[in-house]
Amino acid sequence: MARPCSIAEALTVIGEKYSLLVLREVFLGVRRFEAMARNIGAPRDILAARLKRLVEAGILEKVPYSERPPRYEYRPTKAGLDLQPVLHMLRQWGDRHLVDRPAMVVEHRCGAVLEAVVTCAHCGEPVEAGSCTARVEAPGWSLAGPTA
Amino acid sequence: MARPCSIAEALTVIGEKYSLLVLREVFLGVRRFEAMARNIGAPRDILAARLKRLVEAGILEKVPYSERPPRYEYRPTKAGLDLQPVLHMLRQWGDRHLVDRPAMVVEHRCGAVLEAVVTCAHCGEPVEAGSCTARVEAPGWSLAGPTA
DNA sequence: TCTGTGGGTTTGGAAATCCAACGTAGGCTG
DNA sequence: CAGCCTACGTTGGATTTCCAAACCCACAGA
Repeated sequence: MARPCSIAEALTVIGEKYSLLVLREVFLGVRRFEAMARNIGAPRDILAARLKRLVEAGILEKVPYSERPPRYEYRPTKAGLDLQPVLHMLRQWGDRHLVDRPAMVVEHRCGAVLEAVVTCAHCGEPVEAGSCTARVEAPGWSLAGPTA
Repeated sequence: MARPCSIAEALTVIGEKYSLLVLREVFLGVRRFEAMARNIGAPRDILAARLKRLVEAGILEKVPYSERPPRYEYRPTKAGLDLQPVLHMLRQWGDRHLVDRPAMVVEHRCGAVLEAVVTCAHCGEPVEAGSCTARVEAPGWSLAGPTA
């Protein structure tokens, strides 16, 4: 990892194939192995490996729902729930740029179809391209705007 | 792809190893092959493949900056810029849950260190865990809240 | 006893990734 | 002009990851 960066760190945990789809299923309420395997279409060994990794990383936790035979379901931890915004933005990007008609509609509790916008918690304004500056230790990378 | 879903679609385009790090570099203003290879630490052949894919997908575009020898830089298109929110949320998640001290600080133009929040464009409220409902064609998956 | 379900692990082959070395095309230094 | 450097890839071969199918175990119901 050349540039030290928490995006790179994050991707070592959730960047492997299917990891984010596991999270998608968990957020949709699907928390058991068989159902995930079906809905994701992932090979079972890979799914097992991803679940193990996500549990180790503290993103999911294994909660027993049957004693005998021992059966577990996977629930998001606080850290896991904090990944929902990432999936929201990713889904929205896919809806806008990749598919004709979204296969899934997300509705906010206000009643509207969710149009998610990233805003700055400090000033409340939308975070647009070119409105941020990154300091990498030493100064002065500006995050790309349209023609930068 | 079992469940039709634009998250899955999106991941076929930007889900491969290094793709999002390429985007990170592009947003930081690094747009040439050599510099990307250094900063990302990716094998050169893989980097070439990722750039090709991102250009084909309309996320980056190749712009010549030298005639002879022919040299190109990679710039984000509109679709590419629309991925910035995903990276913002991902970086922030990594900062919060993975690293001790962020290696990079992003400042919003309002002057504050960026604390990004996903909000609903319709009502302006933050989109919290459990505040959305997903309809998948047929009704009724509720997106996970803490104990759901 | 036989069949079915849930939750995996094992196995052998296909595909993707990694790394170092090479090629090419021009520029810079002396 | 020789010799070295930068930029941008491509190639070959070793390694890792992925995948589908089969297998395994524990139980439940008929």
